[in-house]
Amino acid sequence: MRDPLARYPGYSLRRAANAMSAELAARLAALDLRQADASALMVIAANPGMTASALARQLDIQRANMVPLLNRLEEADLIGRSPIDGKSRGLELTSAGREKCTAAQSVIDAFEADMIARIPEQHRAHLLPALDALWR
Amino acid sequence: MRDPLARYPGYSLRRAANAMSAELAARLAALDLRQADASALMVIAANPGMTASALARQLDIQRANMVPLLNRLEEADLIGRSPIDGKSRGLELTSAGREKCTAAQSVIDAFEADMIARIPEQHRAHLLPALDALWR
DNA sequence: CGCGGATTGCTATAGGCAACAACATTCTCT
DNA sequence: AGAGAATGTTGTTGCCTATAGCAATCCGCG
Repeated sequence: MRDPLARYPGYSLRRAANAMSAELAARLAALDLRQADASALMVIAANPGMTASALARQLDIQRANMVPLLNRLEEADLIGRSPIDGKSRGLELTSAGREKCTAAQSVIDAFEADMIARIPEQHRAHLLPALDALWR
Repeated sequence: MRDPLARYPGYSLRRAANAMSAELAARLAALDLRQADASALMVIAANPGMTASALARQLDIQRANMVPLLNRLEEADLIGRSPIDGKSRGLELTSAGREKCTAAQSVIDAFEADMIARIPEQHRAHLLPALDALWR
């Protein structure tokens, strides 16, 4: 079978991202978390009191799409929202949220380590800077 | 704003793939093609007569999800299907499909070139092998 | 001080993509 | 011939994202 797509870095990028995403999603499912949930928890943990809008900007998610995400996290008692002014509310982790977040950290750290281990050593150091150049 | 996600290659991989995917999708939209369509056209062009199942395996798409994709391509008169035996049908490009495919090739080649140009030169050669190690 | 524009949070709706289960038909191999 | 595999298809579900629009609130400039 001829594979005309093999030589395209863009195609490999998509395939690699899909494969890694699927694996991480599977690992996070054990914690009842989606990837977006875990990212949100970690960013909130590092920036307590931030607004939903700021979180959306940070994660490059549309404001509209934060709503179900945050509702889900609040529903699960992982985050709380307290009024900053009339319209904004600050986000913070509950204690359950902090526990869940450290658990997620462990899962993600293990995942990242496994992922990096799969890359031939001479290429490893180049991956992050190359990827960052594509979107930062 | 502290960004605890910055140090994770896996996160960068996801973000980079999303960014590149969005850009390619936008460029292909000018041809009325989705990414999956373009991939399918290129693989069929390189392997005329292949079956839908073989294409699904090649692209790592579930058999079931090939149906709407191929129907769309056939609807647009880009591919044809001719019976191989009682149950299998071989896929081939129509002449419009061949034109569309070469047009897609141009778009993708330009896209890949632009993408690679954004990567600092000392990292470029390492990207493809590193990515391939993650999914091949 | 007040007003206009920007920001915030939210609803509703849609599309792209992929996963899964199930099914009938047909092929292939022993 | 019969068992098991492959093929094409349907229907359903889930996740993620995008867009448009709305009401409430905030803020800076005149």
